[in-house]
Amino acid sequence: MASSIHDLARHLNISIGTVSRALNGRADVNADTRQRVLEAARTLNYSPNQSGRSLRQGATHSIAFMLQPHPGDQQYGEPFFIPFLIGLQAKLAESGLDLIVVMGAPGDYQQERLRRVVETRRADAVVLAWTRREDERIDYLTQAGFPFATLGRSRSGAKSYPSLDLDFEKAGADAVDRLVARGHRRIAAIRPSLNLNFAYLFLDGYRKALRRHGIEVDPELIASGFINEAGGYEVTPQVMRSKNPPTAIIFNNDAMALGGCKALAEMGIRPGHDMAVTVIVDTPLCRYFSPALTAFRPALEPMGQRLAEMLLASIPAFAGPQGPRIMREVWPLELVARDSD
Amino acid sequence: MASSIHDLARHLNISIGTVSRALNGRADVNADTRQRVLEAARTLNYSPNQSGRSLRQGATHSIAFMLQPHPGDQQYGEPFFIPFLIGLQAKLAESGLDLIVVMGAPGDYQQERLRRVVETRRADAVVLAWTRREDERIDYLTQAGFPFATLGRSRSGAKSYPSLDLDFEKAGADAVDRLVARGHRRIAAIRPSLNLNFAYLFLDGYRKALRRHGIEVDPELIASGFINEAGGYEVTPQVMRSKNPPTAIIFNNDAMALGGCKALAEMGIRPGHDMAVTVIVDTPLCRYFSPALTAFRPALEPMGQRLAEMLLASIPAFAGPQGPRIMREVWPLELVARDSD
DNA sequence: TGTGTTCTCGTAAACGTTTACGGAAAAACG
DNA sequence: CGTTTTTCCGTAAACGTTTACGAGAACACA
Repeated sequence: MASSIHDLARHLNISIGTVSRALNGRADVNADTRQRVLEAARTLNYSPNQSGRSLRQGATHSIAFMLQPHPGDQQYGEPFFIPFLIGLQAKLAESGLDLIVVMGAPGDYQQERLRRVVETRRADAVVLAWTRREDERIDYLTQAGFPFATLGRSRSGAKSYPSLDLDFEKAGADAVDRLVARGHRRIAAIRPSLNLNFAYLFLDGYRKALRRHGIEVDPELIASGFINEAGGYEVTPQVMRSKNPPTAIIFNNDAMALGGCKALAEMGIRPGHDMAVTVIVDTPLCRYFSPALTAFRPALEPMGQRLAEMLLASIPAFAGPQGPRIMREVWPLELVARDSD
Repeated sequence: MASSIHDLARHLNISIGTVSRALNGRADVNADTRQRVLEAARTLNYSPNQSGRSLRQGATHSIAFMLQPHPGDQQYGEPFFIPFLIGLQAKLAESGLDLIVVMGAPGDYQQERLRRVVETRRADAVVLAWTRREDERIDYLTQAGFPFATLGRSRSGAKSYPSLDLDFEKAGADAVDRLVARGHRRIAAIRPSLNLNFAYLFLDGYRKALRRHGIEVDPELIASGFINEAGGYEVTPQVMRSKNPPTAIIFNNDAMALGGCKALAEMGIRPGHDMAVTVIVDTPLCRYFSPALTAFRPALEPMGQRLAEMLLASIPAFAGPQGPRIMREVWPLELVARDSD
């Protein structure tokens, strides 16, 4: 079963060096010999031992994706990431790279797991999921000189790594614009309390758009809570208790929106009738909830593919002859109008 | 940054053999020497190179999970798998094992990807997601003598591998029992058309329960379609066109149920009022759909943990002294009564 | 003191690759 | 035919570990 390069060499009565060169398509090997090697490789069912190549080449041919379940996600996790993973993995596979998924326990910041991956040289590069505003993982990786790319922007690190993000700022502004156009002036914003960077971007867009419409930003209409259903459920009543309650709420997360709608229902408030509800990142839950939630949708699978491309292009060992190039892209979110606003 | 075992040896002026033995907790090394080695390892920031150990030990310390997106899942994938993955990964990490996620393109049977993993010895074992009734992946792995475990049963292979499955048979029967108790006699079953094993189990349970209640199994009330929303949407009208239409439908898949409900809605039929709807595998979508769908819920994260345990116990190299033991477990699905029946 | 045992450690081989180097044979050239 | 170039291949080292083997030193025991 396990036939090595030595078996091939013995079988063909040539040296292992020649076999290796033939297999790797080097120029200095006779066309006829190469043919025989390739044939023998097929009949002997040879395929190179990854550990061997990795050791010799100093490259593992695999990329680690750090997936961090948020606390409270134990039940069903982030459906969000699956299509992203699919895109990421597909592109990596084209270059013969495997994808290692590393998760921290929900709630920890997975710094330890990250160190382990880097220090044991378990992967050639790392992909970080949602970045935080100040992200120690980014600091660590840049300081360690380890190649990585991020889904999301951050303040940390020099801007010397590829990153792909969604335009939360514009989505926040678009959401406000749409609500204002529909006659709303009291618009609340509910976002996660962790220092996830996208929450800041969203809030910036929200604030700027309000000001642009000459609407004063009311701190009582801005609340933050745990990034799950319970968080939305807990925090939504806060903005409703404002002296001058909102007629519209923008949720920065689907799970929080679902919790928020539950709280609203208990107050006898119906989204789509008594309250306009908008969600910034669309998931299938928004679509199937009743009323179906108006939301902004990302193109997750293409994003995964794109980030893989960007990562590979930034690593000299993988990039073409043009060498490393650092890219940063921000992708739009597309409005999907439904029944909740 | 990259300090090797040689660096430690040079620094301490001892041989690399001793360093390795000290690090690995072998008995034949002086307690004092071991202390000094461990200390040096800490100060020099040493951690073992995985490729090196893998090559020498013939073990990669990683497990491959074959995730197969169903066709049509491009949009949001299987939220199902995330909690399972979380459990699996957590347990594997306890043993220092990494998790490699391998996906095929949606639709292909990923036989090629599997071969590649096995032949390049990229992982020490494989975990297969939903098994098919006759599963060539299982045949291949048993024939190759490669360790693996499955989520789901199958007819293929000797029963010499650990497997964990849900009791779809009982869930199907329970669903029928419940509907009969509520006065239904015309109960339809809609399941995926691929030869996924759970679909057969479900149907068996469904049939047996009907007979137990003295209800004839009507082939017109059984339909199968693509395992996604479109499939449910397409196939549900078929059973409704029966000469004697059903008053209840059991869906074997959440996405198909959602599509089915859409079709029902277009016919003016309201789940929970004019039609009882039950779903066999619960997901968050069932909970948030309107009306909330009565469904049978799996304990995904514990299942992931358990399958990891079973897999490790079956591999001599990882198992304790008791050696390999093959386990097969079937876990119950828990009824979550909601508003759709 | 002599013999046997136990501790502790160094030596060196091995895992499966890739690749720098050099050399023999063949080809090209005058 | 002699010289230079090209083509092709073998040799051996290297990547970072682990581990079988053996040897020296210390110790125990008579």
